[in-house]
Parts: sequence; structure tokens; C-alpha cells
Amino acid sequence: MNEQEAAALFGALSNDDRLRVIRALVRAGPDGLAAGEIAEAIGASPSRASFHLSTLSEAGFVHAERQARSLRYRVDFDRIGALMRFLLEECCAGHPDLRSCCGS
Amino acid sequence: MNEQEAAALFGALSNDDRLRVIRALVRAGPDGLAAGEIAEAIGASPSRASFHLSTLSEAGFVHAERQARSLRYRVDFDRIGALMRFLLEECCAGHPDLRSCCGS
DNA sequence: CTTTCATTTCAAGTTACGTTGAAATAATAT
DNA sequence: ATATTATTTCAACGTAACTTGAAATGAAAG
Repeated sequence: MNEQEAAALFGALSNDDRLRVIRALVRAGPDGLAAGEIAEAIGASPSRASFHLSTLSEAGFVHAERQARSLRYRVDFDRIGALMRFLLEECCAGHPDLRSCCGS
Repeated sequence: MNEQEAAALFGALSNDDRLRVIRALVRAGPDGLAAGEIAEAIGASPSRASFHLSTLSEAGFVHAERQARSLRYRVDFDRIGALMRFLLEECCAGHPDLRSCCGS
């Protein structure tokens, strides 16, 4: 991961609707949620939710799988972890002040 | 910290020039760097660096202090840590997969 | 095969962000 | 006071992101 990729991933997180999407998917657990359920969970129109989901999906934070008529989305913790690790290790050189801050 | 504030902070990190600013300030240590030194470090014009610094400053990731003719900037690890903690604890409910990912 | 349901794509308008160079401010030295 | 250095602010432009509603796609049921 380089600065440019990390910047793009931070961009995918720079929207409160999308943060709520992640939160809803985390709460939902391994089964994930269908796109329509997500739209309802964050109080957005289907097309708006779809737009945010495609942004998150392109960033790799979520993945979709078709299940009958629905597209079921799941969160990818590895991808979020990779970004946090970049910020902590590459960007901040694993500085102790940040490690302790982050509860490590 | 709520979703809206966190989203704004992620927005401040969603630019590779600004990530390089943070990196340069981390490397510089407690003494920080003058705005002009930062501009040179990231290969940007003074006005462009100033623009990015004001974005980072507004987000609270850096702080400035005048020293003679120069404005000396320092990184705020607490602020970065607060954002990481939000992502880990609030947004992802302290999920074990993410904790381990992040080296805790 | 037609209808229905779930979701995405598209086009249009609005808003926000990034870049540039010139002008303005702030502090210091002569 | 004036000049010099460091930095920011401003205006203007181009580009990217967001929102909305309507149309299009994909899958399944009757």
C-alpha cells in the first residue's frame, strides 16, 4: 500500500453514510446484509445506497455475492486492517504515542 | 466523535500530498517543520502546501506555532489515534479480526 | 414468456475539492 | 520607514464527488 492507494481508501471512508454502511454490516455479522436492507438501515434511497456500496466495494471494504434476487454484502476486516496498519506503521512509523492511543 | 466528524477527518487524509505531510512531520519529530520545509519535502508550491496544511490543521492532525518568521508545524498523534479508535471501536465494534490485523 | 422484485446504471444539476499565480499579511532586519 | 523573507489568502478555473429520479438489467415466480 502506497500513499496514493491509502488516500483513495480514506476517501472511501470520508462520508458518513458509508461509515454507517460499514457499521450496519459489522453489526450484521458474517451473514451480511442485502443492498435493500442496507439502504433501509442508513435511511437512503436504493440508488444512493447502491452508489455508496459501489464506492466501498471498489475500495475493497465490502464484497457482494448474489443470493437469489438480492445482492448480499459483507464487510472485509482485512482491508480495513490493512489501511489502519498503513497509517500506523508506514505513515506514522509505528510511533509509541499512536500505538498506545489505539490500544495496542 | 460521531460518523460525521470521522468522515470529515478521513476526508482530510484522502490526499497523498497530505499523507506525505504527516509522514514528513512524523520523521521530523517533536521539533516539527516550517511550512516552507514541508512544501519542499513534498515537492509542492508554497501556496499548495499551505492549502493542505490548513486542511490538516482544521482537522486537528497538525498544529502550528510561530517561530520568528516561520510557522512551525507539528503532528498530533492523539488526534490520529482518536480517529483510529473510532474506526476500530465505534465503527467496527472492536471486532477481533480487525484488532489482530492492526497488531493489538 | 410475462410479471415482479431487487439492484444498478445513467443523465442532469449542484456542490465540494484541487491547482495556479498574484496579491496580502506578518515578522524581522537594515 | 523600507526592504526582505515566510506564509497565507484570494479569485478563477477545471475536475471530481454527491444527489435525484427515471430507465435498464438480472433473477426468479406464476
